[in-house]
Amino acid sequence: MFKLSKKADYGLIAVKHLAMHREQHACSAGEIAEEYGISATLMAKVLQKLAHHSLVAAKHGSSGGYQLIKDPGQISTLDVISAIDGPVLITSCVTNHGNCDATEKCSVREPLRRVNESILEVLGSVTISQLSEEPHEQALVALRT
Amino acid sequence: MFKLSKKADYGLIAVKHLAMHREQHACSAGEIAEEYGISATLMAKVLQKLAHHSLVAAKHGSSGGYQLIKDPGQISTLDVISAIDGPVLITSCVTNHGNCDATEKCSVREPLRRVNESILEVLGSVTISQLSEEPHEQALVALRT
DNA sequence: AGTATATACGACTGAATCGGTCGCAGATAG
DNA sequence: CTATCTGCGACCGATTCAGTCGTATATACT
Repeated sequence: MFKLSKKADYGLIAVKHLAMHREQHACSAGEIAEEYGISATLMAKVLQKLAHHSLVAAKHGSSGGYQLIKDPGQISTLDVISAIDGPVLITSCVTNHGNCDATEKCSVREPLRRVNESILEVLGSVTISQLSEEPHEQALVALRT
Repeated sequence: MFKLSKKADYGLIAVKHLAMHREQHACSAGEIAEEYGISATLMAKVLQKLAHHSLVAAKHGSSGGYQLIKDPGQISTLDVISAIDGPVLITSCVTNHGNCDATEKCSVREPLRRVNESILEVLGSVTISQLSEEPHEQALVALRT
């Protein structure tokens, strides 16, 4: 397949929620989870990963929760996705050491890597603050032949 | 994660191989598989899917094999990938009926759908014949703010 | 101090998916 | 009529994923 995981999905939801409630109180994982009908423990896990990658700050204790560290305009969807799911690699052979590299006939790798970079560029260009904007009818990218 | 499956990978390899040997004899699944060190039965399975989506033509019997139907410049990587792995959907909630749609608070769907379309555009713009070209140092897409 | 409420972290489980194999049927060239 | 090839579906093992649970720890409020 080619879809992002549910956890990354939840991560985007959480970050967007935090962006909307920025500068207010810190939002707890349970608070966010309840609003979107997601398990509280699972949401906590997702937020922990985001905190571990310094996207959000965790505040312990009563009336604690999570808060955005960076500006919503400075956080890209790629940041969130890669924080939760790890690096985005379209080519599956990067992890297989020596297998694909051994067969040098496989000339499909390099062009795919370029496609991968294009996708990274798309994901990296969409910020969290843009997730709240009005949907433009135009496409997000223009293809360069 | 966010990578394409090995089968889609093999599919791209196979289509590229067929593109290079176009107008020659039909290539059997075993022939292609052996060249790249892939299981013959698995490659056959991949090619069957491609044939089912009218990307390649299957020729039965002795000295049979597969041949490209369309021009390599008319086949996009998206065609191959979606033929094997199904439609490319970045949002996992499209398949979950009623779950995400019920909670209308989830305002992250629509922007993600636009990102998805951008990715589709990237994949759809890269043709099989372009897989053989020289790697350009420039990116494949220009971001439009 | 003590309690309620949060996060932090890791182990665990059940389900789904994926990569890959096998066997058999049908078509075709020689 | 036989060898070779596709077509198809069932099948299996491994991996990954979504989600849960238990426990430790930090903080606010009383």
